[in-house]
Amino acid sequence: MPYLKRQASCPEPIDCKILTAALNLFVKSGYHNVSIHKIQEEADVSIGSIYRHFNGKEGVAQALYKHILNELDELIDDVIANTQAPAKQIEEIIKQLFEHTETHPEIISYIFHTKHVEFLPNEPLMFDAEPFTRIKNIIKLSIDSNKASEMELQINNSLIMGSVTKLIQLRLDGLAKKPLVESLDILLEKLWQGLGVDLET
Amino acid sequence: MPYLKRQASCPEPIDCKILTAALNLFVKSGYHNVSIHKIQEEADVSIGSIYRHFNGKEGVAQALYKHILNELDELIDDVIANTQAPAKQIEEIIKQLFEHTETHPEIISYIFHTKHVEFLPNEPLMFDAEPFTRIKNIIKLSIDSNKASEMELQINNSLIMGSVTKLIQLRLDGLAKKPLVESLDILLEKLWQGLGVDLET
DNA sequence: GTCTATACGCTGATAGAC
DNA sequence: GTCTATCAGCGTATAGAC
Repeated sequence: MPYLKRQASCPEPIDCKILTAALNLFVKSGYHNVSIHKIQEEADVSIGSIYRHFNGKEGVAQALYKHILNELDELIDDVIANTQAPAKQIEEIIKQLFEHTETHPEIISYIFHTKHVEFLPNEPLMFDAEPFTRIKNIIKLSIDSNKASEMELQINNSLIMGSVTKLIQLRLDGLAKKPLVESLDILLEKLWQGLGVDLET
Repeated sequence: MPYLKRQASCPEPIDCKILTAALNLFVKSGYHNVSIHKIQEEADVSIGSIYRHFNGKEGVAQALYKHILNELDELIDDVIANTQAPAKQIEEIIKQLFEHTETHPEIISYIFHTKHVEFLPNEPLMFDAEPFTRIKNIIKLSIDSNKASEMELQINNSLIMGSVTKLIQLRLDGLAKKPLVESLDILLEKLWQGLGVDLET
């Protein structure tokens, strides 16, 4: 996740200024507590520009949302390209999410700590978005459960993503004192044990 | 959780009308997308009354919050009174939360699916609120880990409450097709296995 | 393309009658 | 205690100058 400044999806520098400012404000105060005027001030551009580029506040939030989901998607691409076993891929994804929680908390917060439905009612539910369905699939593969029911898959998914999400939120809220990476090994051990996955095979 | 209509904490019928209306609207549209006028309409009372009883919209949300946390607290009281082993207590709490997700989805949604910080900035973070710290303690007891580190406790807690929360959210969002109670046994089996708890002892 | 000033609607809040 | 009518402020969105 090369962050928002990356050239590819942020060709216009002014786009980045707006997105970055909005991201920080949204994460700090929540979407509804941030006015366009605030964004304008923080980004040091005019309101007119915000409308020209994103067609208003909701447009900014939407662009931000898609942008970040995209970066998450690319993170998964990278992991898949560099790791064979599905279980190892899951481990790597979790590790990178934990690392990003330290280095880019705003991005992680915007994804894992925000209720998008309340201001982006037309977007699909987040866990129906592509990166998360992909993760769900990898989990399915990693637990080699040919005959696992739909329900069991959902439980497995909830165990993994639920605990990961919860830890991330605790960390973002300051309730987890140490960087999550330090919890990684213990977490994985308990997860695989619960899911009956033997990593040595 | 005798729901909002209970006499004890809802002596005034008009209080209940307001709280119930507000709860439904908040859950459906999100706090910021609900105006006082909407609440007034839905509750079929005057704006003046809302101010008289709760001192405005935020007051309603706050009362609702405390009220529901209270009911959750009493649910825990009941479980503790009727169940000995901590691990069994946890199981019972989860079971009841799953059941309430079917019978009173709005209440569960308001607790598990809402970001209160964005409109109740003065309330403590939810997982610092009493019922959740109590649950955390029961989890600690159930896993008989005298020498478990703070970090390990946090991981255990995240595994249990994280997966439970995630399942509840999937259910509330309509992504889990079946009532969660049907998932209970499998979930518990995987949880205890992951946490190294032997229920037969 | 970028900016500023302005208009309009909505929301929270109050005052005052009953 | 309950209600209705009204106000003030803010937030979004636009129009038009540069």
